[in-house]
Amino acid sequence: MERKWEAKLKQIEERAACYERKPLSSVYRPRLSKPEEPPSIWKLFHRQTEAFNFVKSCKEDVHVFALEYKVGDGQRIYLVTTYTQLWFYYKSRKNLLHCYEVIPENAVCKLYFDLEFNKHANPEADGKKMVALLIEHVCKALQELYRVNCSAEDVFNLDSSTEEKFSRHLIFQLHDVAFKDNIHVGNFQILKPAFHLIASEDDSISEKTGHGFSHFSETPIKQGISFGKMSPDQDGESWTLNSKELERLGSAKQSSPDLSFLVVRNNTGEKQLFVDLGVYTRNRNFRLYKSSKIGKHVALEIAEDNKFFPKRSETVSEENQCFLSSLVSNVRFSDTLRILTCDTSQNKEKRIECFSSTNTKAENIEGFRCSPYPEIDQFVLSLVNKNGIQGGIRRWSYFFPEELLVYDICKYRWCENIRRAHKSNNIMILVDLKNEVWYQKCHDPVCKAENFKSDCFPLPAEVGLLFLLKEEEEFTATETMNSETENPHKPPPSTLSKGVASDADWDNGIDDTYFLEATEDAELAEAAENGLLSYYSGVDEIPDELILQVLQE
DNA sequence: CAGCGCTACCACACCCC
DNA sequence: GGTGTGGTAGCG
Repeated sequence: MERKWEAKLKQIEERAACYERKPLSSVYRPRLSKPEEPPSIWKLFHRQTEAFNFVKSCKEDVHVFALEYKVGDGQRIYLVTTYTQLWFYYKSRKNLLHCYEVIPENAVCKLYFDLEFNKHANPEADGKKMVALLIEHVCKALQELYRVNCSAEDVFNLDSSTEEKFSRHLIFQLHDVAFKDNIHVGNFQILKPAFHLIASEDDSISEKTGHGFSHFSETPIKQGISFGKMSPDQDGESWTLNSKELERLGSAKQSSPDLSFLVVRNNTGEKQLFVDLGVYTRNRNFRLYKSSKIGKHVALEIAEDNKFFPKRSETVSEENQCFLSSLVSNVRFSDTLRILTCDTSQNKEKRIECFSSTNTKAENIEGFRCSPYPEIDQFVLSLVNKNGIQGGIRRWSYFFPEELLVYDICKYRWCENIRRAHKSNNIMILVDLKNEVWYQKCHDPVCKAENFKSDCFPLPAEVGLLFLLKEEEEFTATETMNSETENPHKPPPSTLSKGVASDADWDNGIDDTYFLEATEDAELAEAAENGLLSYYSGVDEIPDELILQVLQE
Protein backbone atom coordinates (compact mmCIF):
# COMPACT_ATOMS: atom_id res chain seq x y z
CA MET A 1 0.00 0.00 0.00
CA GLU A 2 2.76 2.38 1.10
CA ARG A 3 4.77 1.51 -2.00
CA LYS A 4 1.89 2.07 -4.31
CA TRP A 5 1.36 5.47 -2.79
CA GLU A 6 5.03 6.38 -3.22
CA ALA A 7 4.97 5.29 -6.82
CA LYS A 8 1.93 7.40 -7.46
CA LEU A 9 3.53 10.39 -5.76
CA LYS A 10 6.61 9.99 -7.91
CA GLN A 11 4.51 9.86 -11.03
CA ILE A 12 2.72 12.99 -10.04
CA GLU A 13 6.00 14.78 -9.40
CA GLU A 14 7.26 13.69 -12.79
CA ARG A 15 4.14 14.97 -14.37
CA ALA A 16 4.52 18.30 -12.58
CA ALA A 17 8.08 18.61 -13.87
CA CYS A 18 6.88 17.82 -17.33
CA TYR A 19 4.22 20.51 -17.17
CA GLU A 20 6.84 22.98 -15.99
CA ARG A 21 9.11 22.20 -18.92
CA LYS A 22 6.31 22.59 -21.39
CA PRO A 23 3.36 24.58 -20.11
CA LEU A 24 -0.07 23.59 -21.28
CA SER A 25 -1.66 25.50 -24.06
CA SER A 26 -4.48 27.83 -23.24
CA VAL A 27 -7.94 26.54 -22.58
CA TYR A 28 -10.77 27.64 -24.77
CA ARG A 29 -12.41 30.70 -23.21
CA PRO A 30 -15.29 31.83 -25.32
CA ARG A 31 -16.01 35.55 -25.46
CA LEU A 32 -14.31 36.67 -22.31
CA SER A 33 -15.66 40.19 -22.70
CA LYS A 34 -19.15 39.06 -21.84
CA PRO A 35 -19.94 39.00 -18.14
CA GLU A 36 -21.82 35.71 -18.33
CA GLU A 37 -19.37 33.54 -20.11
CA PRO A 38 -21.21 31.30 -22.54
CA PRO A 39 -20.51 27.67 -21.83
CA SER A 40 -18.06 25.73 -23.91
CA ILE A 41 -19.67 22.85 -25.76
CA TRP A 42 -17.72 19.72 -26.55
CA LYS A 43 -19.58 16.47 -26.53
CA LEU A 44 -18.85 13.11 -28.08
CA PHE A 45 -21.36 10.46 -29.08
CA HIS A 46 -21.11 6.99 -30.47
CA ARG A 47 -24.29 7.40 -32.45
CA GLN A 48 -25.07 10.06 -34.99
CA THR A 49 -28.72 10.35 -33.97
CA GLU A 50 -27.69 11.01 -30.38
CA ALA A 51 -25.40 13.79 -31.57
CA PHE A 52 -28.23 15.38 -33.55
CA ASN A 53 -30.61 15.05 -30.60
CA PHE A 54 -28.12 16.89 -28.47
CA VAL A 55 -27.86 19.64 -31.09
CA LYS A 56 -31.63 20.03 -30.93
CA SER A 57 -31.48 20.48 -27.17
CA CYS A 58 -28.72 23.07 -27.51
CA LYS A 59 -29.40 26.79 -27.80
CA GLU A 60 -25.95 27.51 -29.19
CA ASP A 61 -24.85 27.41 -32.79
CA VAL A 62 -23.43 23.90 -32.74
CA HIS A 63 -22.65 21.39 -35.46
CA VAL A 64 -21.99 17.68 -35.78
CA PHE A 65 -18.59 16.42 -36.86
CA ALA A 66 -17.47 12.84 -37.40
CA LEU A 67 -14.07 11.70 -36.16
CA GLU A 68 -12.39 8.61 -37.53
CA TYR A 69 -10.66 6.66 -34.84
CA LYS A 70 -9.86 3.15 -36.04
CA VAL A 71 -7.61 2.33 -38.91
CA GLY A 72 -9.14 0.18 -41.58
CA ASP A 73 -12.82 -0.03 -40.90
CA GLY A 74 -13.46 3.71 -40.88
CA GLN A 75 -15.25 3.67 -37.53
CA ARG A 76 -16.40 7.07 -36.41
CA ILE A 77 -17.59 8.90 -33.37
CA TYR A 78 -19.55 12.12 -33.42
CA LEU A 79 -18.53 15.43 -31.94
CA VAL A 80 -20.90 18.31 -31.24
CA THR A 81 -19.34 21.73 -30.84
CA THR A 82 -19.31 25.21 -32.35
CA TYR A 83 -17.23 26.15 -35.39
CA THR A 84 -15.27 28.54 -33.18
CA GLN A 85 -14.38 26.00 -30.55
CA LEU A 86 -13.57 23.28 -33.04
CA TRP A 87 -11.22 25.62 -34.84
CA PHE A 88 -9.56 26.58 -31.55
CA TYR A 89 -8.53 22.97 -30.93
CA TYR A 90 -8.22 21.97 -34.56
CA LYS A 91 -5.92 24.65 -35.93
CA SER A 92 -2.68 23.38 -34.37
CA ARG A 93 -3.14 20.11 -36.33
CA LYS A 94 -1.61 18.18 -33.48
CA ASN A 95 -4.84 16.34 -32.79
CA LEU A 96 -8.24 15.91 -34.38
CA LEU A 97 -6.43 14.83 -37.52
CA HIS A 98 -9.25 12.91 -39.22
CA CYS A 99 -12.35 15.07 -39.01
CA TYR A 100 -15.40 15.16 -41.22
CA GLU A 101 -18.23 17.64 -41.47
CA VAL A 102 -21.61 15.95 -41.27
CA ILE A 103 -23.74 17.69 -43.89
CA PRO A 104 -27.12 17.51 -42.15
CA GLU A 105 -29.98 16.09 -44.18
CA ASN A 106 -32.64 18.64 -45.12
CA ALA A 107 -30.37 21.57 -44.31
CA VAL A 108 -29.46 24.36 -46.72
CA CYS A 109 -25.93 23.91 -48.04
CA LYS A 110 -23.37 25.00 -50.62
CA LEU A 111 -22.76 23.48 -54.02
CA TYR A 112 -19.84 21.07 -53.77
CA PHE A 113 -18.01 18.45 -55.80
CA ASP A 114 -15.72 15.56 -55.07
CA LEU A 115 -13.39 14.93 -57.98
CA GLU A 116 -11.01 12.04 -58.44
CA PHE A 117 -9.22 9.74 -60.82
CA ASN A 118 -6.44 7.23 -60.72
CA LYS A 119 -3.32 8.79 -62.22
CA HIS A 120 -1.84 5.54 -63.50
CA ALA A 121 -5.04 4.49 -65.21
CA ASN A 122 -5.27 7.94 -66.85
CA PRO A 123 -1.71 8.87 -67.82
CA GLU A 124 -2.88 11.50 -70.30
CA ALA A 125 -5.31 13.24 -67.98
CA ASP A 126 -4.46 16.80 -67.00
CA GLY A 127 -6.22 17.18 -63.66
CA LYS A 128 -5.91 20.94 -63.39
CA LYS A 129 -7.27 21.42 -66.87
CA MET A 130 -10.16 19.09 -66.11
CA VAL A 131 -10.98 21.03 -62.94
CA ALA A 132 -10.92 24.31 -64.86
CA LEU A 133 -13.21 22.90 -67.54
CA LEU A 134 -15.59 21.54 -64.96
CA ILE A 135 -15.77 24.85 -63.11
CA GLU A 136 -16.39 26.67 -66.37
CA HIS A 137 -19.13 24.23 -67.27
CA VAL A 138 -20.83 24.42 -63.88
CA CYS A 139 -20.70 28.23 -63.82
CA LYS A 140 -22.27 28.33 -67.24
CA ALA A 141 -25.00 25.97 -66.11
CA LEU A 142 -25.67 28.02 -62.97
CA GLN A 143 -26.01 31.10 -65.09
CA GLU A 144 -28.29 29.52 -67.66
CA LEU A 145 -30.42 27.46 -65.31
CA TYR A 146 -30.69 29.72 -62.27
CA ARG A 147 -29.33 33.09 -63.44
CA VAL A 148 -26.54 32.81 -60.90
CA ASN A 149 -23.34 34.65 -61.70
CA CYS A 150 -20.12 33.02 -60.65
CA SER A 151 -16.65 32.22 -61.83
CA ALA A 152 -13.57 30.24 -60.82
CA GLU A 153 -12.87 32.97 -58.26
CA ASP A 154 -15.88 31.77 -56.30
CA VAL A 155 -14.74 28.18 -56.13
CA PHE A 156 -12.71 27.06 -53.14
CA ASN A 157 -10.44 24.42 -54.61
CA LEU A 158 -8.94 21.92 -52.15
CA ASP A 159 -6.38 19.32 -53.09
CA SER A 160 -5.83 15.91 -51.55
CA SER A 161 -3.92 14.24 -54.35
CA THR A 162 -1.34 11.51 -53.91
CA GLU A 163 1.15 9.83 -56.23
CA GLU A 164 -1.65 7.38 -57.04
CA LYS A 165 -4.71 9.53 -57.17
CA PHE A 166 -5.76 12.96 -58.33
CA SER A 167 -8.26 14.17 -55.73
CA ARG A 168 -10.03 17.48 -55.24
CA HIS A 169 -12.89 19.02 -53.34
CA LEU A 170 -14.61 22.05 -54.84
CA ILE A 171 -16.80 24.17 -52.60
CA PHE A 172 -18.71 26.92 -54.38
CA GLN A 173 -18.92 30.23 -52.51
CA LEU A 174 -21.92 31.67 -54.30
CA HIS A 175 -23.07 35.15 -53.40
CA ASP A 176 -26.43 35.03 -51.63
CA VAL A 177 -27.23 31.69 -53.18
CA ALA A 178 -27.36 28.19 -51.71
CA PHE A 179 -29.04 24.86 -52.38
CA LYS A 180 -32.00 23.58 -50.40
CA ASP A 181 -30.02 20.56 -49.26
CA ASN A 182 -27.31 18.24 -50.50
CA ILE A 183 -29.80 15.87 -52.15
CA HIS A 184 -30.81 18.78 -54.37
CA VAL A 185 -27.15 19.42 -55.07
CA GLY A 186 -26.94 15.79 -56.19
CA ASN A 187 -29.98 16.17 -58.41
CA PHE A 188 -28.38 19.22 -60.00
CA GLN A 189 -26.54 16.94 -62.27
CA ILE A 190 -25.55 18.94 -65.18
CA LEU A 191 -23.24 16.10 -65.80
CA LYS A 192 -25.88 13.51 -66.48
CA PRO A 193 -25.44 13.79 -70.22
CA ALA A 194 -21.92 12.58 -69.69
CA PHE A 195 -23.31 9.21 -68.65
CA HIS A 196 -24.06 8.51 -72.27
CA LEU A 197 -20.35 8.76 -72.82
CA ILE A 198 -19.72 5.94 -70.41
CA ALA A 199 -22.50 3.73 -71.65
CA SER A 200 -22.19 4.26 -75.38
CA GLU A 201 -19.74 3.05 -78.00
CA ASP A 202 -16.89 1.98 -75.83
CA ASP A 203 -13.81 1.50 -77.91
CA SER A 204 -13.01 -2.02 -76.87
CA ILE A 205 -9.40 -1.88 -78.02
CA SER A 206 -8.25 0.79 -75.68
CA GLU A 207 -10.42 -0.61 -72.97
CA LYS A 208 -8.61 -3.90 -73.07
CA THR A 209 -5.14 -2.44 -73.13
CA GLY A 210 -5.98 0.43 -70.83
CA HIS A 211 -3.30 2.44 -72.59
CA GLY A 212 -3.01 4.78 -75.50
CA PHE A 213 -6.35 6.24 -74.57
CA SER A 214 -7.04 9.89 -74.33
CA HIS A 215 -10.54 11.04 -73.57
CA PHE A 216 -9.70 14.43 -75.00
CA SER A 217 -9.34 13.02 -78.46
CA GLU A 218 -12.35 10.76 -78.29
CA THR A 219 -15.17 10.89 -80.74
CA PRO A 220 -17.44 13.86 -80.22
CA ILE A 221 -20.47 13.25 -78.08
CA LYS A 222 -23.86 12.83 -79.59
CA GLN A 223 -25.72 13.85 -76.48
CA GLY A 224 -24.83 17.02 -74.76
CA ILE A 225 -26.62 19.65 -72.87
CA SER A 226 -27.79 22.99 -74.01
CA PHE A 227 -29.00 25.17 -71.25
CA GLY A 228 -32.44 26.49 -71.91
CA LYS A 229 -33.75 29.51 -70.16
CA MET A 230 -35.24 29.11 -66.75
CA SER A 231 -38.57 30.75 -66.60
CA PRO A 232 -39.42 32.10 -63.20
CA ASP A 233 -42.97 31.22 -62.23
CA GLN A 234 -45.84 33.60 -61.46
CA ASP A 235 -44.22 35.53 -58.70
CA GLY A 236 -40.83 35.52 -60.28
CA GLU A 237 -39.25 34.13 -57.16
CA SER A 238 -39.01 30.46 -57.85
CA TRP A 239 -35.76 28.98 -58.97
CA THR A 240 -36.85 25.46 -59.14
CA LEU A 241 -35.81 22.84 -61.59
CA ASN A 242 -36.74 19.24 -61.83
CA SER A 243 -34.98 16.42 -63.53
CA LYS A 244 -37.48 16.42 -66.39
CA GLU A 245 -36.47 19.94 -67.23
CA LEU A 246 -32.87 18.89 -67.02
CA GLU A 247 -33.59 15.95 -69.29
CA ARG A 248 -35.35 18.18 -71.73
CA LEU A 249 -32.43 20.53 -71.69
CA GLY A 250 -30.06 17.64 -71.92
CA SER A 251 -31.69 16.16 -74.96
CA ALA A 252 -31.63 19.39 -76.91
CA LYS A 253 -29.23 18.90 -79.73
CA GLN A 254 -27.93 22.40 -80.29
CA SER A 255 -24.64 23.69 -78.97
CA SER A 256 -23.71 20.65 -76.92
CA PRO A 257 -20.69 21.42 -74.84
CA ASP A 258 -18.06 18.71 -74.96
CA LEU A 259 -18.24 16.83 -71.69
CA SER A 260 -15.85 14.10 -72.71
CA PHE A 261 -13.25 15.53 -70.33
CA LEU A 262 -15.35 14.12 -67.51
CA VAL A 263 -14.72 10.54 -68.51
CA VAL A 264 -11.85 8.72 -66.86
CA ARG A 265 -10.77 5.11 -66.39
CA ASN A 266 -10.79 3.29 -63.11
CA ASN A 267 -8.23 0.69 -62.00
CA THR A 268 -9.81 -2.03 -64.08
CA GLY A 269 -9.98 0.16 -67.17
CA GLU A 270 -13.72 0.78 -67.06
CA LYS A 271 -15.06 4.18 -67.93
CA GLN A 272 -16.36 6.32 -65.11
CA LEU A 273 -16.94 9.96 -64.29
CA PHE A 274 -14.31 12.32 -62.92
CA VAL A 275 -17.04 13.59 -60.59
CA ASP A 276 -17.96 11.30 -57.70
CA LEU A 277 -21.75 11.29 -57.54
CA GLY A 278 -21.79 9.24 -54.37
CA VAL A 279 -21.30 12.21 -52.06
CA TYR A 280 -24.84 13.56 -52.13
CA THR A 281 -26.49 11.27 -49.58
CA ARG A 282 -28.18 12.11 -46.29
CA ASN A 283 -25.85 13.16 -43.50
CA ARG A 284 -22.87 12.70 -45.77
CA ASN A 285 -19.50 12.96 -44.06
CA PHE A 286 -17.24 15.35 -45.96
CA ARG A 287 -13.61 15.57 -44.91
CA LEU A 288 -12.58 18.88 -43.35
CA TYR A 289 -9.99 21.27 -44.69
CA LYS A 290 -6.61 20.13 -43.30
CA SER A 291 -7.86 16.68 -42.34
CA SER A 292 -6.59 13.39 -43.72
CA LYS A 293 -8.21 9.99 -43.93
CA ILE A 294 -7.16 7.77 -41.09
CA GLY A 295 -4.13 5.70 -42.05
CA LYS A 296 -3.23 8.22 -44.76
CA HIS A 297 -1.13 11.30 -44.40
CA VAL A 298 -2.54 13.47 -47.14
CA ALA A 299 -4.73 16.29 -45.86
CA LEU A 300 -7.00 18.57 -47.86
CA GLU A 301 -5.01 21.72 -48.56
CA ILE A 302 -5.62 24.73 -50.77
CA ALA A 303 -4.91 23.69 -54.35
CA GLU A 304 -2.16 25.37 -56.35
CA ASP A 305 -4.71 26.52 -58.87
CA ASN A 306 -7.27 27.69 -56.32
CA LYS A 307 -8.63 31.11 -57.20
CA PHE A 308 -10.92 31.78 -54.26
CA PHE A 309 -9.60 33.97 -51.46
CA PRO A 310 -11.85 34.80 -48.53
CA LYS A 311 -12.40 38.40 -47.55
CA ARG A 312 -9.83 39.74 -45.15
CA SER A 313 -11.14 40.17 -41.65
CA GLU A 314 -9.89 42.11 -38.65
CA THR A 315 -11.12 39.56 -36.16
CA VAL A 316 -10.86 36.23 -37.96
CA SER A 317 -7.55 34.82 -39.19
CA GLU A 318 -7.12 33.97 -42.83
CA GLU A 319 -6.80 30.28 -42.06
CA ASN A 320 -9.98 30.36 -40.01
CA GLN A 321 -11.74 32.12 -42.88
CA CYS A 322 -10.61 29.36 -45.21
CA PHE A 323 -11.84 26.75 -42.77
CA LEU A 324 -15.25 28.43 -42.55
CA SER A 325 -15.45 28.74 -46.32
CA SER A 326 -14.68 25.07 -46.75
CA LEU A 327 -17.68 24.00 -44.66
CA VAL A 328 -20.45 22.85 -46.98
CA SER A 329 -23.27 23.37 -44.49
CA ASN A 330 -22.04 26.72 -43.22
CA VAL A 331 -24.85 28.79 -44.72
CA ARG A 332 -26.79 31.24 -42.61
CA PHE A 333 -30.20 32.65 -43.34
CA SER A 334 -30.31 36.13 -44.80
CA ASP A 335 -32.96 38.28 -46.40
CA THR A 336 -31.15 38.27 -49.68
CA LEU A 337 -30.36 34.57 -49.85
CA ARG A 338 -31.84 32.63 -52.75
CA ILE A 339 -32.43 28.92 -52.32
CA LEU A 340 -31.96 26.75 -55.37
CA THR A 341 -33.81 23.50 -55.73
CA CYS A 342 -33.54 20.67 -58.18
CA ASP A 343 -36.12 17.94 -57.80
CA THR A 344 -36.43 14.55 -59.32
CA SER A 345 -39.89 13.52 -60.42
CA GLN A 346 -39.69 10.71 -57.86
CA ASN A 347 -39.33 13.18 -55.03
CA LYS A 348 -42.36 15.09 -56.16
CA GLU A 349 -44.43 11.94 -55.99
CA LYS A 350 -43.08 11.15 -52.55
CA ARG A 351 -44.04 14.56 -51.29
CA ILE A 352 -47.56 14.12 -52.52
CA GLU A 353 -47.81 10.82 -50.67
CA CYS A 354 -46.47 12.55 -47.63
CA PHE A 355 -49.40 14.88 -47.40
CA SER A 356 -52.12 12.66 -48.71
CA SER A 357 -53.10 11.53 -45.23
CA THR A 358 -54.25 14.98 -44.15
CA ASN A 359 -55.06 16.72 -47.41
CA THR A 360 -56.83 15.91 -50.60
CA LYS A 361 -54.85 15.13 -53.68
CA ALA A 362 -56.00 18.27 -55.42
CA GLU A 363 -54.34 20.36 -52.74
CA ASN A 364 -51.16 18.39 -52.92
CA ILE A 365 -50.80 18.81 -56.61
CA GLU A 366 -50.98 22.52 -56.12
CA GLY A 367 -47.73 22.33 -54.31
CA PHE A 368 -48.25 21.63 -50.64
CA ARG A 369 -44.93 20.52 -49.40
CA CYS A 370 -44.09 18.99 -46.08
CA SER A 371 -41.03 19.53 -43.97
CA PRO A 372 -39.53 17.01 -41.55
CA TYR A 373 -41.76 18.64 -38.91
CA PRO A 374 -45.34 17.83 -39.91
CA GLU A 375 -46.81 19.38 -36.72
CA ILE A 376 -45.19 22.69 -37.56
CA ASP A 377 -46.34 22.43 -41.17
CA GLN A 378 -49.88 22.03 -39.88
CA PHE A 379 -49.49 25.03 -37.60
CA VAL A 380 -48.12 27.18 -40.41
CA LEU A 381 -51.00 26.09 -42.61
CA SER A 382 -53.41 27.17 -39.87
CA LEU A 383 -51.76 30.60 -39.89
CA VAL A 384 -52.33 31.08 -43.61
CA ASN A 385 -55.84 29.71 -43.72
CA LYS A 386 -57.73 32.69 -42.36
CA ASN A 387 -60.62 34.91 -43.38
CA GLY A 388 -61.66 32.57 -46.12
CA ILE A 389 -58.26 32.62 -47.76
CA GLN A 390 -56.72 29.25 -48.38
CA GLY A 391 -53.00 29.75 -48.24
CA GLY A 392 -50.47 27.03 -48.72
CA ILE A 393 -46.86 26.13 -48.22
CA ARG A 394 -45.03 26.55 -51.49
CA ARG A 395 -41.82 25.23 -50.05
CA TRP A 396 -39.64 25.22 -46.99
CA SER A 397 -35.93 25.55 -46.18
CA TYR A 398 -34.12 24.56 -43.05
CA PHE A 399 -31.11 26.48 -41.74
CA PHE A 400 -29.17 24.22 -39.45
CA PRO A 401 -27.03 26.80 -37.60
CA GLU A 402 -30.05 28.79 -36.41
CA GLU A 403 -32.51 25.91 -36.35
CA LEU A 404 -34.71 28.05 -38.51
CA LEU A 405 -37.53 26.76 -40.70
CA VAL A 406 -38.41 29.19 -43.47
CA TYR A 407 -41.76 28.63 -45.19
CA ASP A 408 -42.52 30.27 -48.50
CA ILE A 409 -46.25 30.82 -48.50
CA CYS A 410 -48.50 30.87 -51.52
CA LYS A 411 -51.98 32.34 -52.06
CA TYR A 412 -51.88 34.14 -48.73
CA ARG A 413 -50.13 37.51 -48.78
CA TRP A 414 -51.14 39.31 -45.61
CA CYS A 415 -48.16 41.34 -44.44
CA GLU A 416 -47.89 42.74 -40.92
CA ASN A 417 -45.70 45.56 -42.19
CA ILE A 418 -48.26 47.18 -44.48
CA ARG A 419 -51.22 45.66 -42.59
CA ARG A 420 -52.79 44.40 -45.78
CA ALA A 421 -52.06 41.77 -48.39
CA HIS A 422 -49.34 42.38 -50.95
CA LYS A 423 -50.56 42.51 -54.51
CA SER A 424 -47.82 40.58 -56.22
CA ASN A 425 -45.35 39.47 -53.59
CA ASN A 426 -45.53 36.46 -51.38
CA ILE A 427 -44.82 36.28 -47.69
CA MET A 428 -42.71 33.98 -45.56
CA ILE A 429 -43.37 32.43 -42.18
CA LEU A 430 -40.22 31.78 -40.20
CA VAL A 431 -40.23 29.30 -37.36
CA ASP A 432 -37.37 29.63 -34.90
CA LEU A 433 -37.12 26.22 -33.26
CA LYS A 434 -34.46 27.29 -30.81
CA ASN A 435 -36.56 30.02 -29.25
CA GLU A 436 -39.86 28.36 -30.10
CA VAL A 437 -41.26 31.44 -31.80
CA TRP A 438 -42.51 32.32 -35.24
CA TYR A 439 -42.58 35.57 -37.21
CA GLN A 440 -43.34 36.85 -40.68
CA LYS A 441 -41.17 38.39 -43.39
CA CYS A 442 -41.85 38.88 -47.04
CA HIS A 443 -40.50 38.97 -50.56
CA ASP A 444 -41.69 42.50 -51.26
CA PRO A 445 -38.68 44.64 -52.21
CA VAL A 446 -39.81 47.54 -50.04
CA CYS A 447 -40.32 45.38 -46.97
CA LYS A 448 -37.04 43.66 -47.70
CA ALA A 449 -35.21 46.96 -48.02
CA GLU A 450 -36.28 48.04 -44.56
CA ASN A 451 -35.44 44.56 -43.29
CA PHE A 452 -38.95 44.09 -42.05
CA LYS A 453 -39.58 41.35 -39.54
CA SER A 454 -42.86 41.04 -37.68
CA ASP A 455 -43.10 40.62 -33.91
CA CYS A 456 -42.27 37.19 -32.60
CA PHE A 457 -45.12 35.00 -31.44
CA PRO A 458 -44.67 31.92 -29.33
CA LEU A 459 -45.34 28.60 -30.98
CA PRO A 460 -48.53 27.05 -29.66
CA ALA A 461 -48.02 24.77 -26.71
CA GLU A 462 -49.17 21.73 -28.67
CA VAL A 463 -46.41 22.17 -31.19
CA GLY A 464 -43.74 22.81 -28.59
CA LEU A 465 -45.03 20.06 -26.39
CA LEU A 466 -45.25 17.55 -29.18
CA PHE A 467 -41.71 18.42 -29.88
CA LEU A 468 -40.49 17.84 -26.38
CA LEU A 469 -42.47 14.64 -26.08
CA LYS A 470 -40.93 13.36 -29.24
CA GLU A 471 -37.46 14.15 -28.02
CA GLU A 472 -38.19 12.68 -24.62
CA GLU A 473 -39.19 9.45 -26.29
CA GLU A 474 -36.02 9.35 -28.25
CA PHE A 475 -33.92 10.06 -25.20
CA THR A 476 -35.50 7.36 -23.12
CA ALA A 477 -35.33 4.93 -25.98
CA THR A 478 -31.59 5.33 -26.33
CA GLU A 479 -30.92 5.78 -22.66
CA THR A 480 -29.87 2.26 -21.93
CA MET A 481 -27.23 2.12 -24.61
CA ASN A 482 -26.24 5.71 -24.12
CA SER A 483 -22.75 6.23 -22.79
CA GLU A 484 -21.37 9.18 -24.64
CA THR A 485 -18.41 10.81 -22.99
CA GLU A 486 -18.99 13.99 -21.10
CA ASN A 487 -17.51 17.36 -21.64
CA PRO A 488 -15.50 18.36 -18.60
CA HIS A 489 -16.15 22.03 -19.21
CA LYS A 490 -19.86 21.97 -18.94
CA PRO A 491 -22.40 19.96 -17.05
CA PRO A 492 -25.33 18.94 -19.20
CA PRO A 493 -28.52 20.99 -18.99
CA SER A 494 -30.39 19.58 -16.04
CA THR A 495 -33.55 18.94 -18.00
CA LEU A 496 -31.77 16.59 -20.31
CA SER A 497 -29.24 15.18 -17.92
CA LYS A 498 -30.98 11.88 -17.69
CA GLY A 499 -29.85 11.03 -21.17
CA VAL A 500 -26.20 11.84 -20.68
CA ALA A 501 -23.43 10.83 -18.36
CA SER A 502 -23.15 12.92 -15.20
CA ASP A 503 -20.03 14.66 -14.00
CA ALA A 504 -19.65 11.96 -11.40
CA ASP A 505 -19.64 9.37 -14.16
CA TRP A 506 -16.94 11.28 -15.85
CA ASP A 507 -14.74 11.37 -12.77
CA ASN A 508 -15.18 7.69 -12.23
CA GLY A 509 -14.39 7.11 -15.84
CA ILE A 510 -10.83 8.34 -15.57
CA ASP A 511 -8.49 5.47 -15.52
CA ASP A 512 -5.69 6.71 -13.36
CA THR A 513 -2.95 4.61 -14.86
CA TYR A 514 -4.16 5.57 -18.23
CA PHE A 515 -4.11 9.23 -17.41
CA LEU A 516 -0.50 8.97 -16.29
CA GLU A 517 0.44 7.03 -19.35
CA ALA A 518 -1.23 9.53 -21.57
CA THR A 519 0.40 12.53 -19.98
CA GLU A 520 3.89 11.13 -20.12
CA ASP A 521 4.16 12.76 -23.46
CA ALA A 522 4.04 16.52 -23.35
CA GLU A 523 2.05 16.67 -26.52
CA LEU A 524 -0.45 14.31 -25.13
CA ALA A 525 -0.77 16.50 -22.10
CA GLU A 526 -1.57 19.28 -24.47
CA ALA A 527 -4.05 17.16 -26.29
CA ALA A 528 -5.63 16.33 -23.00
CA GLU A 529 -5.83 19.94 -22.08
CA ASN A 530 -7.24 20.72 -25.48
CA GLY A 531 -10.33 18.80 -24.69
CA LEU A 532 -9.30 15.39 -25.84
CA LEU A 533 -9.09 14.14 -22.32
CA SER A 534 -12.79 13.72 -22.21
CA TYR A 535 -12.26 11.54 -25.17
CA TYR A 536 -9.87 9.30 -23.34
CA SER A 537 -11.95 8.95 -20.26
CA GLY A 538 -15.08 7.22 -21.38
CA VAL A 539 -14.26 5.44 -24.59
CA ASP A 540 -12.16 2.35 -24.38
CA GLU A 541 -11.06 1.89 -27.94
CA ILE A 542 -10.18 5.39 -28.97
CA PRO A 543 -7.17 6.36 -26.88
CA ASP A 544 -4.61 3.97 -28.37
CA GLU A 545 -5.33 5.19 -31.81
CA LEU A 546 -5.19 8.81 -30.78
CA ILE A 547 -1.94 8.28 -28.97
CA LEU A 548 -0.53 6.62 -32.01
CA GLN A 549 -1.63 9.48 -34.17
CA VAL A 550 -0.23 12.08 -31.84
CA LEU A 551 3.05 10.28 -31.43
CA GLN A 552 3.46 9.91 -35.14
CA GLU A 553 3.43 13.64 -35.62
C1' DC B 1 -21.28 -2.81 -26.68
C1' DA B 2 -20.75 1.12 -30.24
C1' DG B 3 -20.88 4.40 -37.68
C1' DC B 4 -24.12 5.75 -41.64
C1' DG B 5 -26.55 5.64 -45.99
C1' DC B 6 -26.84 3.71 -50.03
C1' DT B 7 -26.44 0.61 -54.24
C1' DA B 8 -25.58 -3.55 -56.58
C1' DC B 9 -26.25 -8.00 -56.29
C1' DC B 10 -28.30 -12.33 -55.20
C1' DA B 11 -31.83 -15.71 -53.88
C1' DC B 12 -36.32 -16.66 -53.94
C1' DA B 13 -41.37 -16.37 -54.74
C1' DC B 14 -44.85 -15.55 -57.72
C1' DC B 15 -47.07 -14.93 -62.13
C1' DC B 16 -48.01 -15.22 -66.92
C1' DC B 17 -47.40 -16.63 -71.55
C1' DG C 1 -38.43 -15.69 -68.46
C1' DG C 2 -40.24 -11.40 -66.30
C1' DT C 3 -41.10 -9.00 -62.13
C1' DG C 4 -41.20 -7.89 -57.31
C1' DT C 5 -39.09 -8.49 -52.66
C1' DG C 6 -36.04 -9.00 -49.00
C1' DG C 7 -31.54 -9.57 -47.28
C1' DT C 8 -26.69 -8.25 -47.43
C1' DA C 9 -21.69 -7.27 -48.91
C1' DG C 10 -19.25 -3.63 -49.82
C1' DC C 11 -18.39 1.11 -51.17
C1' DG C 12 -17.89 6.31 -50.30
